Amino acid sequence: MAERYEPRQVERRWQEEWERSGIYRVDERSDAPKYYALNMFPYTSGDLHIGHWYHFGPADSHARYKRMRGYNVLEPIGFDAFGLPAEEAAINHGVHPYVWTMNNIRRMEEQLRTIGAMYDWSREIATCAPEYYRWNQWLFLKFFERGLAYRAKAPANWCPHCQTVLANEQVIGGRCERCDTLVTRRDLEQWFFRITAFAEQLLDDLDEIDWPERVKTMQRNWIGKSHGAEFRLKVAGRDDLEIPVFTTRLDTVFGMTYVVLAPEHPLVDELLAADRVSDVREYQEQARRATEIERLSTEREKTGVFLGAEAVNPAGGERVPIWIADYVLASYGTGAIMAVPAHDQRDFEFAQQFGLPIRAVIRPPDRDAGTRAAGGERNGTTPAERGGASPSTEGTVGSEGVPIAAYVDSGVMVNSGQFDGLPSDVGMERVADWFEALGIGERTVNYRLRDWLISRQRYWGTPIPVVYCPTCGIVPVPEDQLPVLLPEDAEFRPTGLSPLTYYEAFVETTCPRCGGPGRRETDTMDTFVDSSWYMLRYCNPRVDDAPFDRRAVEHWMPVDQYLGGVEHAVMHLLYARFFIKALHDMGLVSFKEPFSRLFNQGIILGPDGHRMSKSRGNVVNPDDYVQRMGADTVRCYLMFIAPWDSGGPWSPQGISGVEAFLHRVWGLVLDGVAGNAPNDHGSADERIVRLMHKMSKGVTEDIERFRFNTMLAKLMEATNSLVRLRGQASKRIWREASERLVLLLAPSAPHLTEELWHRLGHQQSVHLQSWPGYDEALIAEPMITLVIQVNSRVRDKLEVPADISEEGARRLAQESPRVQAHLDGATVRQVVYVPGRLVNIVASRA
RNA sequence: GCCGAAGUGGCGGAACGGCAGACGCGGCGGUCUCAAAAACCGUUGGGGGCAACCCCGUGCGGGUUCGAAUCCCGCCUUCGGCACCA
Repeated sequence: MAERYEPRQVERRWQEEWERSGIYRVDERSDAPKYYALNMFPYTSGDLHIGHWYHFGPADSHARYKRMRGYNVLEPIGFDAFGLPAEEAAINHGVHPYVWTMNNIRRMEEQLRTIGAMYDWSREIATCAPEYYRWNQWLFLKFFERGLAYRAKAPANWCPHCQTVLANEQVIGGRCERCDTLVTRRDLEQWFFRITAFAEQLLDDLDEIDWPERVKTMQRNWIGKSHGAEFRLKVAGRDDLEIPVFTTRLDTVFGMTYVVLAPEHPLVDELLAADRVSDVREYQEQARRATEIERLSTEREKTGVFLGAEAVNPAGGERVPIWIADYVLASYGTGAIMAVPAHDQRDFEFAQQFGLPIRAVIRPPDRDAGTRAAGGERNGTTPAERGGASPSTEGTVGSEGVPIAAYVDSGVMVNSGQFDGLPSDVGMERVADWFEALGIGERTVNYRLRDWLISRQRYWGTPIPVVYCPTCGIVPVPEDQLPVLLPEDAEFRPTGLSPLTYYEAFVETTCPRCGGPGRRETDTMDTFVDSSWYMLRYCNPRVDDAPFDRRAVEHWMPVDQYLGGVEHAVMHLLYARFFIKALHDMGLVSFKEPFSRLFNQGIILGPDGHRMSKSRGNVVNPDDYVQRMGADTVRCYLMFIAPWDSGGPWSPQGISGVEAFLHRVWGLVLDGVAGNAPNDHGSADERIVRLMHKMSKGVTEDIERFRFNTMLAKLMEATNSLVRLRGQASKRIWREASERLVLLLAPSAPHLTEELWHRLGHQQSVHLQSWPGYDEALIAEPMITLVIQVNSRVRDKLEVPADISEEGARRLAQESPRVQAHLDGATVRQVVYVPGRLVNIVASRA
């Protein structure tokens, strides 16, 4: 008997040995094809929790597999090191963010090493290092030069708790993504990145990348492209004014009965009638104060006020009142709409609320006329009938004959002058032609996507490299003066202004252009800027005259396999794509997409099936398990729980099965070698060879597709079979089988297999070996189980030669006594034969 | 409200339209032990039967098919995303 496997010593020893021999150091000069395996880098929270393990363990196994397949694999690691928690620690515990962050990094490095991953530590990065963030500043300047970074005053999402503005993407259902506080709005001068300039490309290029459909859909929805038209409304009695509006339903233009501007719309002041001033001002103030959640709630009754002016409908020449209402967003389209209450649910509700006229100009398509327009072209918002051809489109009318909903589907135009009788889709085009001919409007496209607000009123981030000069205005800091360093001894007070604001030595500077006194920008950048290009930095993190080494980047990029959680589906992944497109435009990179292939792991739940949280008390500490059972056991168990992309609950008992499995492999490989070989081992050898090739095939297919759970099941199954065949095989075959098992398990249990590999007598690391192939011909079983059914119910199973003929199979089936018993006088109507699988005899009485 | 994914033993989960429940946990019985743990062997969807065997069973209701967990239609539930984007 070999001694029991002691993971604690073995794992530590091999981790040190791998470090010493540098087998994971990556060299671009290799002849092997490159493979960039990237994991979303961790935030420096200070503790590597089980969720991190769930991400990094299986991800590393996949990278290791690729390496054994002959790829030159780059699997880097680093830290997303700027962000609010560091500052909170400063405010609450008086620890400087830098100290807090660096301590956390040190601790996490230690914990990460216990995973036993093949990270190339020589490429480690931390985004809070000046050597890193100076390049955020450099990139900002490049963006600024090209008009991709700009400063503007806009109503911004403000989190009262975090005391900072947030990007649109960071507001989830009207609440702060980080702390769940209700977000309010503030008008502030802020810096933006012009991501909208790439909306079309960001949308189109999704077709080029191998990402989960789910994520692509989320991005498509986020970008929210819609086709329509913009046209200008004349204001009655004001030849100097025009109101541009955007619509996707030009076919309903004859149904416009009023116009609505967003409360913040710049034309409000111009249009405001003297006797309406107080009402309108009050409403604007109220709208400004409303939280996002209040404003966005569709449940809420519509509010608004009349401006005291009228617009002219270019379609009918009719005068319609102009209102302001907060259901119209200043930031979408033109911030103003033509309201068609008969055919838009929101306008309908508003019209009901304020007694405005409702005029139907679209009739549901006539089912008999054969002009079935496609129903539900836009995302219908009506609670009434979906589908224009349904019999009860009159469902838009309540029992008393009072309309209860707008008819929002397409149909046939009515009450629309020369356009009467046209189906919606044709009508839209005709009206667009007409407006274009009149010169009052044109076809346009609008996006839901907003520009990326990157200013943050915080300390622990990258200073925005700009100086405000009383004479020169906004002056970018010249490249050769970068980095603009964060002062080390700032004060941390939660005031809503960046701590940098109070730091005179930082703020007061000279204008780089005129040399006069200037003031530095005190806002810092959103930390998503850091993670938008870190994959480029990894390619050569020591380069000090550019953000990235172009030659190294052209070698490694794009990332072949990106792994991480689905929570970054829109934010990080969209921003990173935007960065690459911007860099591509500048000629700095040759590719257009950063991540060729994406896969999202699921989340690991507590033993109670709920999300782990301190308040629930269901948090699993990986370090405890690593201490007791070893990293390999933890890694394998995490892979075994469930399909990787679905995640699932951690089971304290469940892990023992995996632990036992690894110990079984240990005993099998070490004791089995010495097993005696009796004279007649031919049939055992044959079975083992078949078993091994079958296992290789299954394991290869599974690991390729991240099906780690079934991969391990197959390894367990094969191990169990080998245990049963122990001592029956020839020495040569047994050794081959042992080695193959070790190799196939190597990516999943890197320490155990390394130890076994060496004990089997090898000098070189198991992780430098090739992935074992398999021979399809050797997998074929000589005998198969033929299932015999009568009327689709299994009645017998026969062991037959695999190459049995159809006639042979049919005959055997019919001859089976069990089958005979079930046929018993019935007439055979049909016999279905599935080669190598089953015979189904269909029979009936009379 | 809209879009998407998923519902399978006591539990986690397997199953190219062809033996439902692989693999593992847990349970039960046994070997070893003074005993326990560990390890090992057997068994384990439900019901009926002494047995050979038989019946039922993949959220619910229909359909297609010789055959459906798998495909189609309609519900229900859960989870994710979006939610006044004109």
